[in-house]
Amino acid sequence: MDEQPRLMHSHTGVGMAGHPGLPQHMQEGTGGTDGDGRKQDIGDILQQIMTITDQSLDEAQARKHALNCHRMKPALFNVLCEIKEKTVLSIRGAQEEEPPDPQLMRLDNMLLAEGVSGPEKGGGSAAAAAAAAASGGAGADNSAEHSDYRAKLSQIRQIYHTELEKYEQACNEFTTHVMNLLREQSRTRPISPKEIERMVSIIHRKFSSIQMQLKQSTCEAVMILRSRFLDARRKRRNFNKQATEILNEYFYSHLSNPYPSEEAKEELAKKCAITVAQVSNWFGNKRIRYKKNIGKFQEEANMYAARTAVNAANASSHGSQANSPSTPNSAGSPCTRSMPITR
DNA sequence: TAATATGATTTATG
DNA sequence: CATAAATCATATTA
Repeated sequence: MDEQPRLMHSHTGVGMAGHPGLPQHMQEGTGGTDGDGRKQDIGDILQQIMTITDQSLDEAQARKHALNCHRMKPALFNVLCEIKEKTVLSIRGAQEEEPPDPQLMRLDNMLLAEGVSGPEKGGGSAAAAAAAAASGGAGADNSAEHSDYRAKLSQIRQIYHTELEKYEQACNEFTTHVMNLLREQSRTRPISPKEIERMVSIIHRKFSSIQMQLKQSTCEAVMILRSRFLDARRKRRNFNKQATEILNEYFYSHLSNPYPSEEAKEELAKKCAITVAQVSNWFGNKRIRYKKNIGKFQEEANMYAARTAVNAANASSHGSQANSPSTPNSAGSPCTRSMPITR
């Protein structure tokens, strides 16, 4: 930039022989060397660096080649390997042996059980079927709720699988890369196959820890989904009329002892298309609520009493006392079935 | 929309 | 563990 003027100056200065010295000095001291020279230096350095790099690379390559071709090389290499083998073994003794991580196993099991990591469609439907069974088999109306659950589950599964695949692929890529590198290096420095193996296992461990994180988060997601599903399941659905009638029938015809045996519960459950647990719930609720307010249930009690009475009369045209249900008005105390009631 | 009914869950008890 | 009792959360009704 400002070299040009100075050069011009210098030219003029040189040309003017009558004034030597000052301009000349200025030119050399400041102008020329300062600008031109520095640039030159940088250029030189750069050049040097470049050439050095090139040279060293070439040199290294050459040396490597020379080394590989050296007649002493195999022997030397063997010695190195031997030494290394010993040291490595001593090191190796300390660590090693990885037990299968129980945490990971747990995650795997859960994912498998949840149908996330299992077979594609089979797992999902199996899980759905299990869920349906768990929900009490209260009818076909809960399939709508399940579809939501299933959709989200399959979404999770898809994400999980793609991520897993991605990790797997990255792991394989990286492993092969490292192995190639090591194989290449093993020509100039002693690297035993065991070492490579160890390296690979280290890589795998690293990647599996990442996978574990994925599994963890997937499990979390499934748990959340599941809890929400359970919450949804908690949405109460009244039993159908028939079921309540059957239950009430039993209740009021056993009012003196409204505690169905396990067998009776099973039968009731079957008849009402609900679970035994639901039958238990129902009786638990019924008992406490009946006891709490007998008056409120009076009407109902009479109704069922009448009905069962009619049934009994119809069934057995026996002349003697039909076993009419116990009276509601004496619910707390144990009243015999033979106790006749009217109304 | 408040009140009530009702199935499920939680807590307490023997 | 079965049940009682209290409580929750929703469904149904008025």
